[in-house]
Amino acid sequence: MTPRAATPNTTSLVILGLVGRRSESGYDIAARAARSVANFWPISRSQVYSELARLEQQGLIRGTHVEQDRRPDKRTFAITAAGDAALAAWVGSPGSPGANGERVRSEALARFFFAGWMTPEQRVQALTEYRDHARAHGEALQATFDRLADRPESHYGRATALFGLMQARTRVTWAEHMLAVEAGGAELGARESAEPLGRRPHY
Amino acid sequence: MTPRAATPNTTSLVILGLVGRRSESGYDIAARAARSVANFWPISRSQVYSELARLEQQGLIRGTHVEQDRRPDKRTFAITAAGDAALAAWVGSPGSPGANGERVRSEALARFFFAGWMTPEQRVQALTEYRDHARAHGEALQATFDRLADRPESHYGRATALFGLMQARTRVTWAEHMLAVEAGGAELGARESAEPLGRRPHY
DNA sequence: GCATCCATGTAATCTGTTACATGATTCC
DNA sequence: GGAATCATGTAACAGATTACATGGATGC
Repeated sequence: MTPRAATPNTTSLVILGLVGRRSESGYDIAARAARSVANFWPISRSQVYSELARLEQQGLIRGTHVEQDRRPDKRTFAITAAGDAALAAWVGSPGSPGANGERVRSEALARFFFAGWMTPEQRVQALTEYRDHARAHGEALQATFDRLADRPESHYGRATALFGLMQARTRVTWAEHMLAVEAGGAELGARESAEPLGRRPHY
Repeated sequence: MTPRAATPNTTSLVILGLVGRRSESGYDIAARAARSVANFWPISRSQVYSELARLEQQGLIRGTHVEQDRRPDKRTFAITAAGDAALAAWVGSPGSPGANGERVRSEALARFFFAGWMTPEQRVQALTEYRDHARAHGEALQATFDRLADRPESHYGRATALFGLMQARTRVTWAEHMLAVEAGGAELGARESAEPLGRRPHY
């Protein structure tokens, strides 16, 4: 009897994948998750610890106590053969229902949906802040993307960074378009106004 | 002493906003949420009921029993003056920390991050499914966007639909670019390849 | 006769965040 | 001396999903 997968949870599998890429401590995995998958699958530090414990108990990873001096001791985790199989099964699994949908939570958009309650100045402020935030985020991802250029082993990580980068650019474009609409210089969604949409970005 | 807001919750405020737009039953609000805000702030039906109860108890909305024959009775909710003030305060509030960040959860992207565990065929399949899903989603939003063209009162709802539409197009573009990369016809992020990025969409 | 829509809610469970607790070391 | 980094974990709670339960009306 195989050790019962108990409805595999995506967060758990992502952590399994990170361990599969490199054997590290919970602390390091959490830090790496924040630098990489956080853009499409955020994981809090405390959850890393609990999921690591669960994965170990399922036999998908194995922890080793590592003594250090001048630093606190730590436990590093390595993927097992069973873990590797479970990971490959998940990664290569055919489209399970809902697997292609993104679940987005954007407070800024939610608020903007009700922008009829805002004053015109508040709208401009909200859009400007949103655009600046998206721009900063895009620039951070651009840096990541560039940094990974000469690391072929991070090819797919780089591909997901490109994804985030493109999305961030789209957000900037949308916010700028909305600012133009607010200013009376464009019509919603119209493509004939000055560079409203489809602006050619360079990555 | 005002009835203590107890750290306003975004889901709650979104529901308050929906009630503010139109007085409806919990059932109808859930349905409307699924058609409108679900793209950037999904809310499950059962949560609508519990949040409505909470909002009523806070005095931000007021419920009225409505008898119907040939249909089960229902309770419709209307926003109160206090609710309107709370809504305006939230909607027009200056950028609270983290208010501009989106929290995205995409299982497809998470999986693709580990695409090194896939076979080339699996990669193509995953990307194709993802692209088709994004395309269908974009088309649905395009329909919404078009439908709202002559409803000035839904201007900002239409603006958020445009947002979703642009994002969906970007996802399609990314997936197609990745397919080209997989096929060996393009380099990751290169803009000189045949229409990889920055393709001019028409809304 | 069966599925679907209308309509409301509860219960169980899971997921996820934040705060708390501890303690050495290193850098400024 | 004080802040930050390394390192692990627990506990409390908030947020959210799914399944369960009920029942009439309508449409095929």
